[in-house]
Amino acid sequence: MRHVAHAPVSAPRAKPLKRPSQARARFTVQAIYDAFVRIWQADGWERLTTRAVALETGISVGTLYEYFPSKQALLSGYVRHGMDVLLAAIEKQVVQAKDASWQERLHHLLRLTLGIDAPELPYYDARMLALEHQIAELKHHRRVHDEILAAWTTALNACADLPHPPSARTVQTLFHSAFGGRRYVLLVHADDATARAWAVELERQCQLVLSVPSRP
Amino acid sequence: MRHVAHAPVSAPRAKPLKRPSQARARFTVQAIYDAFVRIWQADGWERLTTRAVALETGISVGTLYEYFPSKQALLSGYVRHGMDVLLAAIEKQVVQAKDASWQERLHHLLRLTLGIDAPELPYYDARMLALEHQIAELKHHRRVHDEILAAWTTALNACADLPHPPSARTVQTLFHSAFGGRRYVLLVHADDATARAWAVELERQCQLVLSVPSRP
Amino acid sequence: MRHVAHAPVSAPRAKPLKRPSQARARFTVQAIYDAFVRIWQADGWERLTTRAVALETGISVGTLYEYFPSKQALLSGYVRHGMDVLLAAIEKQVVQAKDASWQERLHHLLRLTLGIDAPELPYYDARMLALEHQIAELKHHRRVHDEILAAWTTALNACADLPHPPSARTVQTLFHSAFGGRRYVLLVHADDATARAWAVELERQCQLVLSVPSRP
Amino acid sequence: MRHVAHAPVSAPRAKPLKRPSQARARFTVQAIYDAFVRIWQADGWERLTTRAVALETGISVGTLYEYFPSKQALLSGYVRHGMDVLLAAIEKQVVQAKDASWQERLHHLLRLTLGIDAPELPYYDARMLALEHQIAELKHHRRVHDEILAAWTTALNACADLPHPPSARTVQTLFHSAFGGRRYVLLVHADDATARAWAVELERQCQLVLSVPSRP
DNA sequence: CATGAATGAGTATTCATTCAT
DNA sequence: CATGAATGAATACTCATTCAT
Repeated sequence: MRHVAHAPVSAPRAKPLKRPSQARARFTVQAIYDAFVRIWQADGWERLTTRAVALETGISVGTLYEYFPSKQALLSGYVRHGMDVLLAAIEKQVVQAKDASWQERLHHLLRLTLGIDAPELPYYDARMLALEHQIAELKHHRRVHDEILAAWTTALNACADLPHPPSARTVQTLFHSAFGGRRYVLLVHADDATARAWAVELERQCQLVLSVPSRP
Repeated sequence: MRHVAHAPVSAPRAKPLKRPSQARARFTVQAIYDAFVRIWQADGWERLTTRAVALETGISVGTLYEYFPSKQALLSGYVRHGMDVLLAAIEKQVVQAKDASWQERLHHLLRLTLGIDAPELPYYDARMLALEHQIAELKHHRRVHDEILAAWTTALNACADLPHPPSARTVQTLFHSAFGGRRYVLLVHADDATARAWAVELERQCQLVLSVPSRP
Repeated sequence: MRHVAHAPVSAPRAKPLKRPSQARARFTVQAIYDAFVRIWQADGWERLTTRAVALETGISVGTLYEYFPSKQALLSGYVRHGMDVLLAAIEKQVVQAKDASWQERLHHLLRLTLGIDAPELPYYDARMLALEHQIAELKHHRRVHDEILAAWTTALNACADLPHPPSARTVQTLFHSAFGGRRYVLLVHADDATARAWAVELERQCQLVLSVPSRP
Repeated sequence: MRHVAHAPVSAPRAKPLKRPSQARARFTVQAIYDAFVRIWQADGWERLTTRAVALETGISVGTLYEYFPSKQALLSGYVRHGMDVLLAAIEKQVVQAKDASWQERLHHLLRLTLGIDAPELPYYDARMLALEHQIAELKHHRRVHDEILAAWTTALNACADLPHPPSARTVQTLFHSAFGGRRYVLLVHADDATARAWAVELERQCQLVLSVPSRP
């Protein structure tokens, strides 16, 4: 570990992040996220400094701070962004899927949540894990968790052919196993093969759990 | 500006270290771990600097570096330590348990792995998650993972009354769900109640999976 | 513990830096070199820390690192600077000297190279010796050496009235004697008198060597 | 440049270095010097710490400090040692040389002083240069200088066949050119070839200077 | 007497953040 | 409004030196 720079402890500035109301602003935010990812993939977490992101985006630090009032905000914003992409994908590919059996819906739900073979989730890889742990605010994690759990619940409720509607706790636990397990798998294994084999087995176990009644 | 040794000015030196070399080293390392945890719990990750740990331990930075050649080594050492405690507990309470049904063994395996209601695992809490992400060396994660997985396998193999011996993949996936899920639960929920409810449901699902044959 | 920028607490800021980017940079670098020398002369090598230089310059460490990415770069930069001054002086006072006899040119060449009675070489004194030994990169030494040697060769080649044109090796050896000898003299003797007497004798010897043919 | 450790500024301890009156002590000092050189050659200047020297010698730091009250004393002692070897070699091979012409004596004087092709001077290489600059005390340099200069004077005075006895200043200047030039050559060029070619030319120039009368 | 554990001041370097231009 | 130069607190790590055993 090199010299880890000063991480400011007390809140730096309260100014709310600029609403991307105009098209240009939205465009810039997207460009920032893209630069963010590029640096991340290329140089790893350590080089992901505000200055580097601004430079890579082609704007100045000052401008970056116009959009994100702090580095934390940038991190949160990026995670939010990744989550929004995930939520949209679940809504479209699982909830909206007509004539899909519950097994098929489950399959896609897992595929998306685990980010395996899901090229429509470009930012959603192993590194997200480390990123989230840099976010200090607990509320952020809660919010993200609640939203994805809600998406899972909606998705599984959309399965009319499910023999036994799962309890909220059952869904939550399956989700934790999938989401948390994925994080752990990605931390430990860099290779895709293991991750895929794990996903297959996880799907089997989920099917099994969903095919019996939940505990009352 | 002369080097005045052995004359700490501000350090409280609450625990004078034992002299003899072998026992002393162990004692000091333990003291460092304790200080480590204390700062961690009290001030969070950001304040966990080498200087702070040394000060809290009651030794100087130089001495800390005698035991841990780098901050990374301190982190790895701490994780290792926590894992060793966990492994020992599994061996003793699960593997060595005479006349235990497989359900009972599973129960204790989960209880220990999840660190829920297991006061014998003092260092093993939610924060371990963030800590591990600070460890750069991938090998470290692999090693830890492999050892705990091996312990799980051993523990489940010790269940003579299990109707269908689980495949390696099944065990691994259950383990990932438990270990990773727990991490995620702890990240998201600070309260014990939710964690316990989740643990109960997880145990039910594990029982279910283990009571049917693994996929060939 | 918030980052309060632009609010130096203790730094005197005696010389507010000019704004416009190009001129300012040059100005600041010069200010850094001046501070560098001041500390060097006053406190010696040991106190020549990056922080001290920045403080003395009236800028912050961070700013110093904007101009010099490492301490090594600062050292090299300073040596380079001193050498540039020397090279310019040789070019102007020796090479460009119209109607000068070779003895006169040699005299000024030595005077400048030895830095004796040459107030136009403000940074060029005994301490340069110690400084150069702190520079790790060998290439740096080679480059500096080659440039000054080239200046010597040019200067001596400009002597149309030299009875026997000296061989490259002869010039090189004379240069080494002068440059290296001066360094050694300065290391050993702090007083100017000895240094001057040595310079006079060295000049006599150089004249002698140049007045006979070089070995083929 | 890495973290350069704290170099104590004020004198650490005045205790004079233990006189190697007993055979064992002398032996230990020699062992320390040997270890010193070994580390120096193998790891370079940066790893030449008191701890490393003690370890390599096979003694403890405490014991090292019994023989050398400070690191400075160790450095000075080592340089002294190298110089003593040089002085002894000059005395034996130049001053005591019967029936040697002044050219032969000069040749060996330079050979030894420059440490070129002189395997009897094991410690006397390019690195000595950097070492000497670490010695803060000016008196040390003066003493060393005066002793070697005296040896040169004695050696040249022993040349009965010298056509013109050189003045003290001439000898001193030749010595400075040789000694200082060697230092500079070794700093700039790592290869032996250049150093040898330089030595040949230097010898020619010295012969030339010695073959004419010194300035009155 | 020899040991080597302990000391802690001191160093180079980073980077989130600000605000004058 | 965008810029990017300037800030400076904070951090990991070293190593000469001491002295209790």
